[in-house]
Amino acid sequence: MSKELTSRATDYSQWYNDLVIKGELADYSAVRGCMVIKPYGYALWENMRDQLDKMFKETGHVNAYFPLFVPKSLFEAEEKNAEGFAKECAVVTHYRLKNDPNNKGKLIVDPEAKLEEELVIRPTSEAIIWNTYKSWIQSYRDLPILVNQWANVVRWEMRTRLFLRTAEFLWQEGHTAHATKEEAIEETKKMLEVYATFVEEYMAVPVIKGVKTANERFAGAEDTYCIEALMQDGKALQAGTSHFLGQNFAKAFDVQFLNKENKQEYVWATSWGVSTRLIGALIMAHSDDQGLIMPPRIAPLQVVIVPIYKGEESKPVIDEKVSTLVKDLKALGISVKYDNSENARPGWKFAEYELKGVPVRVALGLRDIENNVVELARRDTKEKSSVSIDGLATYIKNLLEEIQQNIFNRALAFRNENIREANTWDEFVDLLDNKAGFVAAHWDGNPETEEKIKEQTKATIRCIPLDNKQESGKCILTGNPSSQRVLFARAY
RNA sequence: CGGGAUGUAGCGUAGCCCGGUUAUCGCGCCUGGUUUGGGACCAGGAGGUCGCAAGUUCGAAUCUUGCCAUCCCGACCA
Repeated sequence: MSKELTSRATDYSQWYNDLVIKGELADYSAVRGCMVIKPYGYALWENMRDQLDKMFKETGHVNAYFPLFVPKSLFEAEEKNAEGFAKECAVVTHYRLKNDPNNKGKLIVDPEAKLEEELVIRPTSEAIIWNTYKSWIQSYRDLPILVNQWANVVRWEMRTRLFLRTAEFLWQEGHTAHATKEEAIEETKKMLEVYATFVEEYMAVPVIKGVKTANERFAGAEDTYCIEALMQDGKALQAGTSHFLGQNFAKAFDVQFLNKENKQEYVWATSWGVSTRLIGALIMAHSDDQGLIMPPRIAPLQVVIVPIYKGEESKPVIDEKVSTLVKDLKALGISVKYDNSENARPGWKFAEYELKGVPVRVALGLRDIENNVVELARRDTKEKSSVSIDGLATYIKNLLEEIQQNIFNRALAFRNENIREANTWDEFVDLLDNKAGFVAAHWDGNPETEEKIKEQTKATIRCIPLDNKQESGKCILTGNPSSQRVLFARAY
């Protein structure tokens, strides 16, 4: 029919695009590399955002908002950070358009309106924020500063993909300032935990917590902690990062404070972020050839009710039964939609809500009402069952939790099955080519070795897992001694 | 940004090689009616700058050039 999906086996990338577009999460826009997030997709983002925001606030953070524009002189202050992002910055050079004298009805950039100093559209906000923090911080009593902002950023990527890599994306970025190194590191790790908890418990996507190697580190960071997830095609996806920035930004922006001993010290910093990319992770971790599968806890819609009408006289009977159910579900905090639109028949609706990944579908007609039951279909397993109307709302509430657990367990089993150890180079290459997933292998700790492995296999070190088991071995490429395995994978 | 492919109505397409009436078909959309337990049926109807811009030609969806967009593969990246 009209919404035929490409199967994962046929073309994984096309399948992903089909889900995003036909599932009405987002669409391409008139702007290169930028997407329109549609209401269904935005509702998902709102649920994710609201939960994260709550978790940030529970850990003592507050929200603020900083400008979209960063004066070039500020942007270049922290050299490594500026260098890291320089190649993908959009830059504002003028502030006015005027009528084109040679082409009626068209506009041109007014050459008279050139800015004294170019404005970089933020690819990340460390620069503008640390420039601001300078005026906020004088004493140790002003610390810590625990600020988060929800914002859009722009990174002029060469090759974009819906949600996974768009030129403009939505995210949150936390920027904290601390009096001591220990406190900053603790904050970095704490936020990594918040991300891991959110992604696993709400998005039902299992993650590996780890630390990045120097090559993969955020530009300007001393250490980058990350959570890595595994997609169904065996590729890894970085789902969130938390950076310990040391005193790099404090020094670049001269942010010092007077400590208890009346001595000037540079402030210690962290930054951490997750973006709309998480939606890409969600899609690729759970969905199937019939469409999206939304984890109940953040699903834009948790329950859909489809009436099976038989003749005009059945409508008021069914509608009345449903209105009670809707009220019961809402009382339990469950989002529900009664789709009694008459322009689509039940079969069409079933397929549509499966495509959109609504966790639970309730169908009922006169036949069911006579028997005091409904037909309940769960999206994760596609199982259908007949369930009593008595206590149905509570039953569904429990079922939603069961679905949440089930899709997490399923993704966890898949992830665990796809972490394999390689002890030789041939084994390593064979696993990457034929099995995908993570490969745990010894590495000598040398960035050049890492680079060579990347050149030869396209696999990168996703992370060195936290609490990694220490075992001596030999680097798969060089044979040099190694004290632990690291996780390699091909990644998005 | 380099290599490859594609672009015809909201979606999927035929026509293009070999230029020539009113651009094909299906889905969707609108109106009316009958329907409704896995993507309904009948009747009538609307919808097109053939990606955009030049060029060749009496005439361009069709030939030429440039540009744009999307997808795949690379490089880069969250």
